[in-house]
Amino acid sequence: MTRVATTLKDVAKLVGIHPATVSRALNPRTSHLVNPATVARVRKAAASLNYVPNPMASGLRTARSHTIGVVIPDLTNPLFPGMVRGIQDTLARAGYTPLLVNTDNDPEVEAHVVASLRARRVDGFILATARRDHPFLLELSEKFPVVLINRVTESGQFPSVTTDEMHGIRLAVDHLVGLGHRAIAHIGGPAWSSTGHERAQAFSRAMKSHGLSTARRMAAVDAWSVESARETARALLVAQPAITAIVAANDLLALGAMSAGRSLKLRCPRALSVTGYNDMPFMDIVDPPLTTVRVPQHDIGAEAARLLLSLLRDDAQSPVKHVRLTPELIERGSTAPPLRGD
Amino acid sequence: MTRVATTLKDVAKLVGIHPATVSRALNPRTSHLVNPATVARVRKAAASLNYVPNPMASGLRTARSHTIGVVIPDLTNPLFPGMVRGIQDTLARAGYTPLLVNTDNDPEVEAHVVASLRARRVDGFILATARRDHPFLLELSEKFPVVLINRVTESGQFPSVTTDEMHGIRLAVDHLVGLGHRAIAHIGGPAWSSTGHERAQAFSRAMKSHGLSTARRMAAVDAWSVESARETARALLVAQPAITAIVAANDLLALGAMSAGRSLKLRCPRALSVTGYNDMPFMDIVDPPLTTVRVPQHDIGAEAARLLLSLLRDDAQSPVKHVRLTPELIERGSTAPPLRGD
DNA sequence: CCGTTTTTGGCAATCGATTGCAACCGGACA
DNA sequence: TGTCCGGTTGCAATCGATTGCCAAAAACGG
Repeated sequence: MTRVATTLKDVAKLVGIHPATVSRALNPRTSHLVNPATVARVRKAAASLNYVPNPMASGLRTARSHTIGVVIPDLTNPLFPGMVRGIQDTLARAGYTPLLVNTDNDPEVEAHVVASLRARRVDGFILATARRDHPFLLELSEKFPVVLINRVTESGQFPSVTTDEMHGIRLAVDHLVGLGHRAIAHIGGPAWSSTGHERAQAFSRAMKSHGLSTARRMAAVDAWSVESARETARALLVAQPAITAIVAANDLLALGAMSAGRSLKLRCPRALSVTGYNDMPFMDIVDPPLTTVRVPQHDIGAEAARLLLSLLRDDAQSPVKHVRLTPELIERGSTAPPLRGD
Repeated sequence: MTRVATTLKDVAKLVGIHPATVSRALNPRTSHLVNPATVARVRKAAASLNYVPNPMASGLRTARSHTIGVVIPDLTNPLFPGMVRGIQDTLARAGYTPLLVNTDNDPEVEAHVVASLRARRVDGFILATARRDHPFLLELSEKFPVVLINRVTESGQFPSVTTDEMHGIRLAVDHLVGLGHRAIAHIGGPAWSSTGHERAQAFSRAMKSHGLSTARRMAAVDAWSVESARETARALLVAQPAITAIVAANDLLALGAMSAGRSLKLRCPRALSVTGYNDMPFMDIVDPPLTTVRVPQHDIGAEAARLLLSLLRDDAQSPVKHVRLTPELIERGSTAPPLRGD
């Protein structure tokens, strides 16, 4: 425990030069200021001493922690680990480390964890917790580079990486219509969430383009949960027995809808077809395997990280960038032609 | 962008005292050295200025980053997010931040990410990647507090938090025997993993205690994956058609076993009962719902964090502590009495 | 061969908080 | 009245890396 780690000074002593020169030699951005031969000697000495720069020291001096706050609702929601991996992998390659926090979808918790990330002096934020109308996001984005993923705000004034909801929902509707369904319902996500909102809009447009009615066939849940969807779907199916198919705003809601159908003796897919959204892990082995819209989770995270890194690089306010990735339909067992043509 | 954040000096100026005194006043460990009245004034001033200490500065001085390296195989494996949440929640309350990395079960990647965590000057490690015989763990644990979760090493010389595998597997075996099964097989985990090893051992002991044979009824996979289990289980079922039940070493392997059974026209649970281990999310909605041994994921993480924090506190080498949590059996639809009594 | 430009590298200040040491204060005690 | 003491607070060094500024050295031009 005499000496914990070797420092710049140790390397300098070994090479016989000043620590400042070592610093310059080791930093790619400044190494052109020092004689290539010296750089080589420094590199060798640093390697031989196992020198690793102390990020707290450099961070103190440069006021950059090389750390990114990543705020997600809940890591145990299988939608997010893939995105987090995408973020981690991309940030790591650029020398940044993500600091991960959960909010449990509670705005108060969110305010708290964001504050603690600021206390940690993160250099930027990736947020998966945007609400359509977000309280402190504006203030945050004035002080830090911010990228939203998955969800966005109403105003669209922040850089974001999302999927093309319109396209995804259209794929699901087209698929069901192609199977012969006409009476198709939508179980929408919470109204405060952009994904819920946009998918509902996308649903009614897609239906309209097929000349189909959505009257009394659209409902929204309070929370992205199986239970919430079960109740909502049950009420809808009871009120509208003609419904033969449900487009759910995400996989959890689809599971809830299937469960509601089961409780009403509507077996899926014979009596009721259901589609999900996201294609979370294991959706291929539930009963029945879920037809769903797959979003490229890893890519969303990776794109978001790239976007944030570019914001970090050119401080210049380039125009706000929105990246939209394209989802694809995964056809499985939860959809089939309706029992009787309508 | 004139002034990024307020510092100790700002607070000191406002109160009219020396920064050192402010530091002492704000630090609970040293505030007894300062006049209570002064402490109060300092607190008020700090609050009014929104003062937040700079962790890089204090970290530089104290050589502690208040940061913990958390090394897991793969965040997208649903077993881990729960543990990570447990770790995060507990560490956060103590003012520590986890730095999360994945290894994809690759020892080389692990060496690399551990090195990068050391570069970040983490104060300790929580590792979910132990192999029975682990290369650099000893060296690491000499320099840092280390706690293992989920898996342990052969030698058992490192603090750890695990579940009682013996008990968990016994629950599964007892359950199947109680249903009337006699020809019970085991699909074991990879041999390099302590969980795989211990569960296999537990299985043969539990069977023995019932007076049942395990001869030619135990196999092990190469990797914790559905595919690997599918092949292994299929071979086993073909070679030993008398088998009526399978105890899998984890849920993924159980899913693989069920899939293998299906491909051999052995419907689960009528012709083949299967149990899993871990009770990952969604195991209640797969087809059929999986009977499995639930491990308290959040608690494992929380216990590990607590254990590490206590190691961080008393540097004194207290005896190596092993925490064992008790799993419970969750009975669902994948197990039933055998078709014909054996 | 001398004056000038360009390289190269040293010096020292700086980032913000912590902490050993010393100084100061008022009061107690002899 | 002088000494001592405990309680407070200030001073200054320190952690390790970065960087503006300047000086020495080298290269260059005429």
